[in-house]
Amino acid sequence: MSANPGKNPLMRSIGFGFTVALSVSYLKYSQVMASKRKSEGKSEDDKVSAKKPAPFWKTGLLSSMHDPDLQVYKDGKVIIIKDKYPKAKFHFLVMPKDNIPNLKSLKKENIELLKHMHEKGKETAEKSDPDLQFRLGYHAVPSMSHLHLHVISQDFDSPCLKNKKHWNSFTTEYFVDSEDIIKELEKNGKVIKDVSHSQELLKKNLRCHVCRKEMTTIPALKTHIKQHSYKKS
DNA sequence: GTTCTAGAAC
DNA sequence: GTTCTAGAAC
Repeated sequence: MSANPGKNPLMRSIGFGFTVALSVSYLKYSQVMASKRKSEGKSEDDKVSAKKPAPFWKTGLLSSMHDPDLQVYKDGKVIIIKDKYPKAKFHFLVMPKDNIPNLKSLKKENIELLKHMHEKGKETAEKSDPDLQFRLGYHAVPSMSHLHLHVISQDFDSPCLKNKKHWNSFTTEYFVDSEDIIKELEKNGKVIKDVSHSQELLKKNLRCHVCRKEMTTIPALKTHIKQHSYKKS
C-alpha cells in the first residue's frame, strides 16, 4: 500500500485529519499566547479580562468559619473564630455570616453590622483576658477573601509571627482601626481607603509598636517586645 | 494566607 | 558555619 496521501483516498483523509488536528492545536496555542500577552500588558482592563481564577487558599476563611474547633462565638449575624495562625496570645476573626467580600463592598446599610462585629469582638477580647490590651481592625489589603475583623492582643507573642510582612500588617497604617472604618462609612456612605502605598508599608523597617525603637531582625524584635507590658492602664 | 529553600548577611 | 530573609509556588 502506498503511503503517498496524494494517490490513496484513505491516506489523503488521514493526512487531512492530521492537518486539522495541527491547526486546532495551533489555534489553541495562539489563544493562550494572546491571553498571556494581554496579562503582561499594562492596561487594567486587559488584566481583568485575562484574570486567572483566584488561588484556592484565598477562600480558606469560608471553611475555617464553619470549623467547630475554631469557632468561639456565633449569633444570627456573625461568627467569631480563632485565627488558625495567631500572631499574638489572642487573635480572633469576626466575620459576617453574609458574604461581604471586602471593605470596598461596604454600604451605609452595613453600619449596624460593623458596629455589631466590633461589639462582639470586644466582648470576646474581654472574656479572653480583661486586663490585656487589644486592637480591633482591618487589613488595608487582606490576602483572604470574606470580610474579617481582626481582634488581636498587643503582646504579639506567637510562634506564627515570623516575618516583616506579619509585623507591619499589624503595626503600621496597614492595620486600620475598626472605629475609623465605621466613621468613614457613616460620613461617606462608603470606604475609600487609599491603598496605593500598602505594599511599601509592609516593607518598612521593623519598629517596636510601643517605644518605636528600630530593630534589625525579627528575632531581635521579638526579644525586645517582651520587655513591655501589654496590660490595660 | 503558608511552606519551602537559596543565598545573603552575619 | 549558622541565622535570617525574601521570593516562587505551573
